[in-house]
Amino acid sequence: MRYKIPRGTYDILPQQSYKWQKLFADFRKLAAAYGYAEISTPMFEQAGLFERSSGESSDVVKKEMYRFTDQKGRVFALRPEGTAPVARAYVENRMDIGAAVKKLYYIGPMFRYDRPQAGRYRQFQQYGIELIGSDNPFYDAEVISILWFFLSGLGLKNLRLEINSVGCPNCSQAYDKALQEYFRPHFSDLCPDCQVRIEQNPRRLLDCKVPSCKEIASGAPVQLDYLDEDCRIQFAAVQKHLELMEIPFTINPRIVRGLDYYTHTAFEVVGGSLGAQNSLAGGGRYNGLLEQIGGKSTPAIGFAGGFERLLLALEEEGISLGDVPAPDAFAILIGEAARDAFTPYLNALRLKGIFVEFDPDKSSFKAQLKAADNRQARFALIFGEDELAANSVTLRDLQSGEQKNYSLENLDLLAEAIRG
RNA sequence: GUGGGUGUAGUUCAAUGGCAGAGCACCGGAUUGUGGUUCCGGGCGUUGGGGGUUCGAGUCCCCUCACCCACCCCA
Repeated sequence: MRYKIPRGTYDILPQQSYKWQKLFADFRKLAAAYGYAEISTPMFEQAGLFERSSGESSDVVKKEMYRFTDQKGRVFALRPEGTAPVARAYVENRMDIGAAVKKLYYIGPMFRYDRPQAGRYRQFQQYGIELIGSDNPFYDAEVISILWFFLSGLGLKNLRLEINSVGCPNCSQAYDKALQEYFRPHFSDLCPDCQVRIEQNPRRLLDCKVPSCKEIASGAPVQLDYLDEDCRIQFAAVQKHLELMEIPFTINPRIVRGLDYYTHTAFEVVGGSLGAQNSLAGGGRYNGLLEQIGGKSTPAIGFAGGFERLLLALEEEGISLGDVPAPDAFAILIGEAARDAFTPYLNALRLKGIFVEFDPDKSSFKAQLKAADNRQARFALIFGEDELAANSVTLRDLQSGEQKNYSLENLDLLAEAIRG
């Protein structure tokens, strides 16, 4: 019986892992510069947390959650998204005490039982930001800007930021009503899904891909026209701040985030040529969420992005994240006596932070030199009978072919030469 | 969950129902202390898995698994 990796998952092999490390590091660095600190929550939570926060009718809860029961019958779920756990941690750890605003970021795997496709996996890595404790539109723009600068900073050109406001519960109620009034006369022309949506979640009608529905929806009232005074002011302020930051955006009134907890600002960054799964990241304001899960009413905003799609987009645009690091030097040790004698120096160099490779499985000079070339080492460190007798080592530059002897008395000189 | 496509060596791909092959990569060697080029040598791989038809299946049929594309949805 050979075991196989679960569907929709993947191994990150050594040839790839440095790319992930690079992306993680870039994101952490940027987040830190904006004053955000990392938070890490469990990969599973009480299933109810997600059911309540995302909404019972959301696809995530209806069909995509990995639910399981533990030995005592408690019902848990592998986290399908990162915001609800962070909100839970905020409430549970009384993070509302002290500084008014908490700036948090996370990196970690999420899980959704969905049919895999390019850019869509059952376990996928997300990066995300959550800012809890303020509804100042300045922060909406700040959070969006972190996402924007992260992605554009990697060199991506083919990016589009789309923003919208879904308003507060007040204006979305008015809007839903307007939508229902608009669509009801067209009822018989709508697809079966939309006929249900019209009562349950009229805003989803705007998202329908069925051509006939699309055509009807094209004339539907626009949410932005139904914003109340406060929401309008808020949305205008977000735009102003984005303009001050010189971040290009377009207003897309059709952005309807999939999870129920969003209010006011909603946004999405889409990548150019990714095929159907082209959403690189999405987020928005969720002023109602914390209260919904048992905390005080607290405004918050955040986003989440997927690393897999980011990697796809980078590849698509031909952007390299660098190469697997090559050894600084490759030790070529000829004969057992030389090999034994050089072992302490091998360690000493490594402890100085120099990347020195050695292959004990190869014995002949030629094979070892070939290996050094193969690994693209900059230098070969040759140590055989002659060097053993002279208590020195031969440093060979593998590009120029130049060779020079270095005494083993003073390893610093050698180290310096290798470092260049 | 629905529809379609594809699965052969590490990889990219061949093989009218008739002996499973090639390029690249990889390993070894070309008188034993000088690599990259060149030359020589090295491949029985559960043809994704299981069943069926057939004298004979990588090839035809069924099931299954995985990936890809689209839908749904989203990261």
